[in-house]
Amino acid sequence: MDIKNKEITSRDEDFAKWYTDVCKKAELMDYSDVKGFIIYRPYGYAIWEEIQNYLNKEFKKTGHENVYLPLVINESLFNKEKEHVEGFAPETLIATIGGKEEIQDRLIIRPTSECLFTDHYSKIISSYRDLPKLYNQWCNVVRWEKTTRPFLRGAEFLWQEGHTMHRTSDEAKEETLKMLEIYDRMGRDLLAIPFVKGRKTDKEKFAGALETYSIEALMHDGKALQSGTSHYFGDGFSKAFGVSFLDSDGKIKNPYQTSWGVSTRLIGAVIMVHGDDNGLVLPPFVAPIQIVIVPIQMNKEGVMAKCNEVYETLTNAGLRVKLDKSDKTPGWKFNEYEMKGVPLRIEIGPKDVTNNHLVLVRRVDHNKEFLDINEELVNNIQNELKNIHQLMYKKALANLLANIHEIHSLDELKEALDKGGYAKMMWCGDRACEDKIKELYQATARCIPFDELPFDDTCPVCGKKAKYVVLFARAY
RNA sequence: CGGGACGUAGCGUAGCUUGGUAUCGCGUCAGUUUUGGGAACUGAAGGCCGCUGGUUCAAAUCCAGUCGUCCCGACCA
Repeated sequence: MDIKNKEITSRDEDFAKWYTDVCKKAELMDYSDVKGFIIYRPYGYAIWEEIQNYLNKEFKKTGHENVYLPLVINESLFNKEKEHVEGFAPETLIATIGGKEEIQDRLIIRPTSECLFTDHYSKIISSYRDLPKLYNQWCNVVRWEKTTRPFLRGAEFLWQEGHTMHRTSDEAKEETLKMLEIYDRMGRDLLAIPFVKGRKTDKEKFAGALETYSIEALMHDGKALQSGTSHYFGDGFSKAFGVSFLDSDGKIKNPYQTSWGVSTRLIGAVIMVHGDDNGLVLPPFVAPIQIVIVPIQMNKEGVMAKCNEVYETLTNAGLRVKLDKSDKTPGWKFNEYEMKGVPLRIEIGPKDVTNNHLVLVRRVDHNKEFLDINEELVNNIQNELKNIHQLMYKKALANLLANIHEIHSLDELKEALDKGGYAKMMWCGDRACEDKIKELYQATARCIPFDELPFDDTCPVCGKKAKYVVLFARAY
């Protein structure tokens, strides 16, 4: 059965082209008139909504509250934390005219909201009894990026940013890692993406943070994608913005702060981790449509009735189902929903009506089977979705593990990077060695992964004593 | 922001060298017949050729600028 999609460039031919083909043909997004600003079409936005649903539950379970802060920040407020400003200044969009008058204190369209949150916290925190403050907001942010790609890097993107304040540094550090853990679980349970968790090097840290942790994913083309970050700020912002509280010992102290976020970039990760030459392949639990029902010869006796019956049964069980009643041919529909990555397809035709069964086809591997239409149907389908999720996760994990190359010399480093994937190496900790790798091979330190044992004594770049295991990769 | 490629109907394209308002396929709409891997026939709609300006009697075509997309770098979630 040749099922090669005719409209999508193959991944091996041109991965970048394949990516944008999928984004557009699967109707996830469209370009707008302004560079870097995309239209999230319903099917793409629905994926984001599933991510939101998952995370909102997790955030609330862990005591976080959703809030909404303004889109704009006074430039004078923004300028209060020096490192932060220097980090973001090159990519801010600034509003300078209101109505017809020039704005004196110019308005920065938020690239992130640390300033606003911290400033707000300075007004509402005065006692240790006010702590911790665990806020999250879902919003858009704007960064004036020079090169943009759908979902991966836009001038505007959607995300959530958690901002929390804590009584002690230990508590704040714990929060930072706790949220990283939630992101990691989201990868495992929702997106079927295995992440590498780790700490960022100083060079790669967030502007103003003491520690940055990240989840890193490996794309099909061997490039890495930073998929989420969690930052520990210490009390730097607190001090700069005058946030203080009276502790139980009667002393005035500055609280310790964290922030953490994931963005619509995750949609890009899902596309590039799981997709194939026929288009998108969506993990069942983020898929806006989990099951599509394609009627065959729908005007034949009993076909539509059976389709409707199955549709009702599955929908009532809480599954996201689409019954495509359009008069397109079955073949067209097969291709269409494959391109859109719908995990399961049900075919029901006259023969199936006679036998009271249906044809079930998995997107991920085209595995085809017959299923009886009986009281076990919902269970069987739900199990199949779980199976698909496991299958996709295992596949992605195998690809990740197969592409972490332990290297011991610069030559091996180059070889590993050219092959694609992560080069795992020992590192002295000097910025100079990072810079050199960047210059020689266009690769950056993705993270210092957790729980790794040293396997060499020296840094392959400079030959000095090695301190850390670090992963280098070419990244998006 | 540096180097390169491109921009003609929703999508993919021909025409550009040698100026005379546009070709073809897919898709769209109406109707009929169809339907187990991208249906067939008949009829129809849809474009001031990315945008702005210049040259010219006349610009998709020549010139300049600008915007956008993609690729390779620098920067970043």
